Amino acid sequence: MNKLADLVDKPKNIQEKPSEIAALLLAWYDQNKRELPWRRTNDPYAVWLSEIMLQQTRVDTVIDYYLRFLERFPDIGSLADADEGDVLAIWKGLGYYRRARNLHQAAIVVHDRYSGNFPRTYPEIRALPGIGDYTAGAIASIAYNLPYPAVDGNVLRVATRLLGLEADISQQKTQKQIAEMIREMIPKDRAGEFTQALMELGAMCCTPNTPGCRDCPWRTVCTAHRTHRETVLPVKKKAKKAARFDYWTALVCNDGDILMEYRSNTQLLGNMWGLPLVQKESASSAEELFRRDWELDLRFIKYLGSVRHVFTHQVWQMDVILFSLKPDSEVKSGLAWISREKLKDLPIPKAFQKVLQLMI
DNA sequence: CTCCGGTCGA
DNA sequence: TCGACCGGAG
Repeated sequence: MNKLADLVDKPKNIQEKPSEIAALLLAWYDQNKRELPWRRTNDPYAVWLSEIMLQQTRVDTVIDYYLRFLERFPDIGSLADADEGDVLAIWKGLGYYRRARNLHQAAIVVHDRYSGNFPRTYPEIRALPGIGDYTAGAIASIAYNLPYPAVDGNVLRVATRLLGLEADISQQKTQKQIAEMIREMIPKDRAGEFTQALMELGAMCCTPNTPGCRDCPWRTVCTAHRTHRETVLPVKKKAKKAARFDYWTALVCNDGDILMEYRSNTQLLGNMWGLPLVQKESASSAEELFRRDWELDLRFIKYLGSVRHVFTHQVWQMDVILFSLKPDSEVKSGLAWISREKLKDLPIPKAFQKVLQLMI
């Protein structure tokens, strides 16, 4: 380990020197790791419990639950014998209660199929309920020192920064790529500590918004740091939240005919039939908007209700009003009176079917 | 209020 | 591949 001093001022390429880069991390971990209850043991049951609780949940929150759980259910046998209600009672307040149900179910599987001994191979561990790729890798490496990667959100962030990887981390392809890269870095004799060190680095140093690069063991080898991209990595497809649209929707009836719109092919649901819509504006009434946009002189009869329709990329909130119109009014092109019988023969998308339902 | 995140099932 | 599950943080 005398070599560590040499490494500090020399940029290393990750592909060339994965073991030296791993060594830098482990040396940092030895000095800086937090003392956490689940780090005092390699007992697979305790490691498993901690990893399940740590899914989607902060360390500070988990500590008390973890200790209480182990006190109440000190081993797999006691958990397998418990009533689900008692397991859920201990879990109360921690959230994601399916984790507790799966934990209980898995304990029963371990009890029945493995005579109460937690399985020792990755495929067997991975097959237990509630255990996905990440948790299986974490348990295999931490409890048994097996060289499997455990890639969670922390590790995705640390890895993309180290490599300067611009790929979208929400894609499975990217996650597999990173898992393979991590797998190659795992020191055979310290797999479990390497797993924990990576996550500790992500939690304590390589944080999302203001990473503490000055204190980072990888500051000399990190591509993102060298190129000042710490805060733009990782790249994640922005969960393009659907745009919201609030509409007034006119149901205008005349002798059993309904005023419909044939939608232009340039808009959403084009070349199909719908109802006249106007986008709400707080300064104007529905009547004013329909006069302005559709040249309709409508008279309010009744509010019929609200229809919500979700597309992949937009959400429509349609407040539906029943209107009357002077019997022999002209309607501009694009609008047409459609008899109720003909409605069922026309292409009318679901969003407007829901509106028409309000009339029945 | 919005955003975040492992696993699972649709 | 995407939403539901939940509570905490911003």
